[in-house]
Amino acid sequence: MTQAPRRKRANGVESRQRILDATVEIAGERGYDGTSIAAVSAKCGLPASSIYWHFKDKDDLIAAVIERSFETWLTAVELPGEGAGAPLERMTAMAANIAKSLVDAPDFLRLGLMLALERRPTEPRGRTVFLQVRDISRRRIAELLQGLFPDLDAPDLATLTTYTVAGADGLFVQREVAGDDVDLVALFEMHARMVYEAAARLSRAASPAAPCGD
Amino acid sequence: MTQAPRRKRANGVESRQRILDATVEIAGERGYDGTSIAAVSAKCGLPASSIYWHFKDKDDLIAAVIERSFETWLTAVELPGEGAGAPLERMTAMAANIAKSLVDAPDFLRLGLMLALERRPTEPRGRTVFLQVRDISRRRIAELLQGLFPDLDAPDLATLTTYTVAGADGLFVQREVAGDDVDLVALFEMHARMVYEAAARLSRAASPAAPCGD
Amino acid sequence: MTQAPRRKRANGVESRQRILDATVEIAGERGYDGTSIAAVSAKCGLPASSIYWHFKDKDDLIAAVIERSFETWLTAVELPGEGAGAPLERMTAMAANIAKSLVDAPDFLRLGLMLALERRPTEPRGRTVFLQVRDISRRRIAELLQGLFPDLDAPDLATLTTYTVAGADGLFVQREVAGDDVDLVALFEMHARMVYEAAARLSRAASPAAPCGD
Amino acid sequence: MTQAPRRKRANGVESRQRILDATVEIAGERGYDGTSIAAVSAKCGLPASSIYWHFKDKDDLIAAVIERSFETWLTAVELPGEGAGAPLERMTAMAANIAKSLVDAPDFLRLGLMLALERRPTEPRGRTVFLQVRDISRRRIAELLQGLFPDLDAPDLATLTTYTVAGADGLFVQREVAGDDVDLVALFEMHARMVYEAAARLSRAASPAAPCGD
DNA sequence: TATGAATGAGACTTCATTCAT
DNA sequence: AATGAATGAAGTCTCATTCAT
Repeated sequence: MTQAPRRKRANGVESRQRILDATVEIAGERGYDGTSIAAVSAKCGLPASSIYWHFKDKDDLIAAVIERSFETWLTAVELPGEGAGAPLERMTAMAANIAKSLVDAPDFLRLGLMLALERRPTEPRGRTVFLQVRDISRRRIAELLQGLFPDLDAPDLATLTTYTVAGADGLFVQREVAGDDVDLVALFEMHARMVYEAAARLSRAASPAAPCGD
Repeated sequence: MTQAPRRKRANGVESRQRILDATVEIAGERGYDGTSIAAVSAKCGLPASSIYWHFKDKDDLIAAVIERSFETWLTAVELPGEGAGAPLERMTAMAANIAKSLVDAPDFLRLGLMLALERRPTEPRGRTVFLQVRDISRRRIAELLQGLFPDLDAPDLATLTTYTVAGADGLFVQREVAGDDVDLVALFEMHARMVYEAAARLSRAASPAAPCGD
Repeated sequence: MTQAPRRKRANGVESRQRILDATVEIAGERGYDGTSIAAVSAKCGLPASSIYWHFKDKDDLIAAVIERSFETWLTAVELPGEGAGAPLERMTAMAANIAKSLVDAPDFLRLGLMLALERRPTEPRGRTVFLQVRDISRRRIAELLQGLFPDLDAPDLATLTTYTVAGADGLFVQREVAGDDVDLVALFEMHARMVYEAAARLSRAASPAAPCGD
Repeated sequence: MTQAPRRKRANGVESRQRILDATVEIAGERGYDGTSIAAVSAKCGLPASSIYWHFKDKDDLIAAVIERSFETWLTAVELPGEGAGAPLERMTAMAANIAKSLVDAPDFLRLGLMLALERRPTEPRGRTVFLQVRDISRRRIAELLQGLFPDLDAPDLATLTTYTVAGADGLFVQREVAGDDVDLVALFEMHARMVYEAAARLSRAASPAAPCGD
């Protein structure tokens, strides 16, 4: 603090961040194979060999990117208090929140989906990591649904969770393809409502009584 | 067996097919950058230089793959008579049909989605082609919905179509990730039902009357 | 004549010309290695394999180009009666004539010089041919000089001939490099005058007498 | 012998030189297209990929060769004091000097002329560089002539300079083609004399007086 | 007389990675 | 904590040429 550190003095943490920043951007745009160490090096300004000082290999780098992106994304999503309001309102609010975070930082999910779709003989660790963190999200959604609709039986809950996640993924793709024409927030809210109705219906079926209307 | 083909009898059409066959498989598993001409050459048995006789370059090859795959997929999907039955039944039947075709030949959509997600400076022609043929599908879905629910206004129709396509994409991804655990046919049918109900609801809102129940 | 030959009916002679035309142009611009059979094929519209029907191989093709170009160039140059007028006028007239032909069809000499400058282990036949036809020109110049200055002794004649040819080559290069700014005709005329004066001087030295001035 | 260098001690500067050395030799013999990176790699002992560490691409490599060769050549030519002696003697001395340097290191001019003669759609940077450095030489000749013949008017000076350079190029080509039979030094001296006489004549014409004789 | 298709060699270039400093 | 230099493998694509029709 007293000695105003000579900028550019070797700073491991900052270099690591710069590398990761460059990598999300490139990998988020071009996928695993499309991401070359040389391109990352060019974008972050550090020589390729420095990247290997921070990361074991390309696989490791991509995996680290997925990890860090997920954490960033998670904190962006979880800020708002989850507990308040009526069920439907809570669900649409959360959906809107997630939609916003995806619009702001689409690289994470874009890269993740690209990795997820690939089917190569030796699976990149980044893919594994993505599928793991994605499973965390999935579990959280399942818990939420179960909290709101305690009567749902296990298979229905699983199906509904799958459907929820699928809708999110699909709508995200839609926006990536069609661009800003697509109002992701509105679509996510609609998706939340549809899931809500389906859950209510299934719930009703499981525990009888309750007339029409919602 | 009778004809013992004098090895290497030039046959352009068949070679072209063999190249395309090899390419769908590889590109469907590894995406654009992951598809090396050498790998295609190894899989189809023709030397790399022969591939360049049939296709201008890699871009051209991938684009051709998308084109042919779409046509194949389309004929596989469209066979069943579209006209019969009650609206809901027709929709679920179609959904099931599409789901089946995707389970049988997932390469087309997998590759297409990978291409669609990429955002590289110079867009591969394959991506453009995929987005075009995808738009054809989209229009067909819109027409179907409009046929079944003539009261839907334009914005609702557009939103619903987007939602329908998104659900299909998302569920497909889900299955790609989770494997055979996911019953794609059942999920597509469920999706069809949910879209149906939403369409009915929106339709009812547009032209009043009609009580609860379906 | 009666039967207006269906254009495009297989015509060996014409095809050969088309191939040669395409080749002069390309080889004149890019040299031996820079001339690919594919490029020639593209420019003349015939498939590569057809080129091999007319010419044994690339070497043969280039050599044929040199041969034909030289003949064309020679007839263009030799038309005017060589015999008329005073010595100096005859020389400048010829020089101007040659300059004009080089401006009109520079491909021959450009390609020839490129070939001549190369020094590859296995010399292209085109180079040999060029050096041969070039020697014909050289001999003709020597004869001309000897005709005009019979007193020149053999070594002087050789040197003067070399100098004459060198000047022509060099001025041609100059024009190729600087473009139309260079008035090749004027420079060739000047070159002719300088050679003339030098020849006169050397001639005078060999056989004494003859006052100052020309 | 004492230091037995632990093979493969990274040394950028020396490697760069080795690559350039190999390239002049090959490119000077076979031109731009005839120079393959593989051949350079074989001649200099470094793998092809290492060449790309030092040079962006083939174009860059050839351009660097031209630059370095010109500098080398320039220092070889300029050593002798330019100022001494009578005009004609100074000119012939310089000419002889240049001739000697060209006999010793013909690669530079040979490659340069090959590049200069080519006319490809996208001009190699090496060609541009050659034409630039060549223009420096041209200017120097013009200055020399003007210094010796201050009465020459601008157009005459330009023409004479062009003629001087052209003669040098042409004689060089002559020697390249005919081999050691051609005494380049003698021819260059003769060229210098002829240019001198022409300059004197033109100079005399510009500022009258002075009888016949030389 | 011509050509569609094929082919191995080799072109240029980029890749991921390592190593000595 | 970092980097200049090197490297073998692999990338895309073009080469000259052949062959069956």
